[in-house]
Amino acid sequence: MTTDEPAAGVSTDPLVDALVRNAFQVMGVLTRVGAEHDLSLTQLRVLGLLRDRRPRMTELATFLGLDKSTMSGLIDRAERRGLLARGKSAEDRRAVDVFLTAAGLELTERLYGEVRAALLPATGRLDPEQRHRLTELIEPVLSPVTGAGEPSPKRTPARRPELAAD
Amino acid sequence: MTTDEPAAGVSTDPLVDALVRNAFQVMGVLTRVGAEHDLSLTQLRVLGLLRDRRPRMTELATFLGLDKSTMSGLIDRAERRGLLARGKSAEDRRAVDVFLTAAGLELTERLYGEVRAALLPATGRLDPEQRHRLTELIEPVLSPVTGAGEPSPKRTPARRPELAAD
DNA sequence: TAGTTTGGTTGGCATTGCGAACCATGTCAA
DNA sequence: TTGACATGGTTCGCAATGCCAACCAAACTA
Repeated sequence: MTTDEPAAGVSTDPLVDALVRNAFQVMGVLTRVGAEHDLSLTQLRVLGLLRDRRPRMTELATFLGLDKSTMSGLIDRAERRGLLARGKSAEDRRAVDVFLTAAGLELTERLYGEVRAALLPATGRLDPEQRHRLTELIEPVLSPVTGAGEPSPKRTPARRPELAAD
Repeated sequence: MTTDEPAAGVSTDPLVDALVRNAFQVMGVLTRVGAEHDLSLTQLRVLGLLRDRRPRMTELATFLGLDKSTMSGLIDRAERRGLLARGKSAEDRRAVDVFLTAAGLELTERLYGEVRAALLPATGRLDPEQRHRLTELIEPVLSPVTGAGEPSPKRTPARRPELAAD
């Protein structure tokens, strides 16, 4: 232990620190919950996204910030486990869209519950009033980085807070 | 497609959703910033931890929730790049402790700045007053949740504003 | 002194993720 | 219509993550 203090000249933004720490904490929970079901963080995210969507491979990849080729492998493995399936798009015969199977949906719901439960010890430290205020304060921070409002005029009726967004 | 509507019976906790979305957002930023310097999320975290510590391999592994063997490889690669180094512990000749090199420290500071800058578009949506309240509201949520194990006796008096904490 | 625990490393394996190469389908223009 | 090019996905090869099991060395215990 070199020093104990917050590194002297180090620029330190309390909010940034809190956000980063919180992010790692949440990711830790997600990772653990996922691991209990043999699911990686990314798989978890994919499932969350598919909860109410039926996107194409490329949409998925873009949304997750991954390469198309990465998606192939990811979907391959999940499909092999029967959690989701590939379908042919009617509009574009090149396109492949992905959707949860019944088993996948069921698992996803269970996972969501587990995540909530796992976060409870943390979120439970706030009273309902505080929880509400925190939620509202975070809202504006959630950037629409992906901005592109899905040119697809088909599905996606209203955007919803998903287990995995942005 | 199974259903089209916002998944009827789906339990949806606004705060959990916000936290998870925010976590992914922050991780996205960290990943990107790290990638620009050929650093993985984990590497980034290691650097952040070493900013003001000189832990042993095992401490590091425990803190990050990784296996010792994973740490070996991680440190190997970072050491090969000259960002950190291994030292022999005086107390225990088996132990190996890790610390940043000058280059590593410099890079870490730069990274921190970049992360702050990258988050600015998001955090900047709040006015100083809101930023302050948000920081304070997150604070209580930050604590050993993952562990579920040891109830840290220390109420975390002076939290360490680290780039990576647990 | 033997037996066990603890600290790290190594090797093997699956997953993640990227880039490049490669088909198949779509689009646009001449 | 026919190219020429763009787009959607897959496959292959490669590096990094991360786990587990096996192993060595130093420390602790009886």
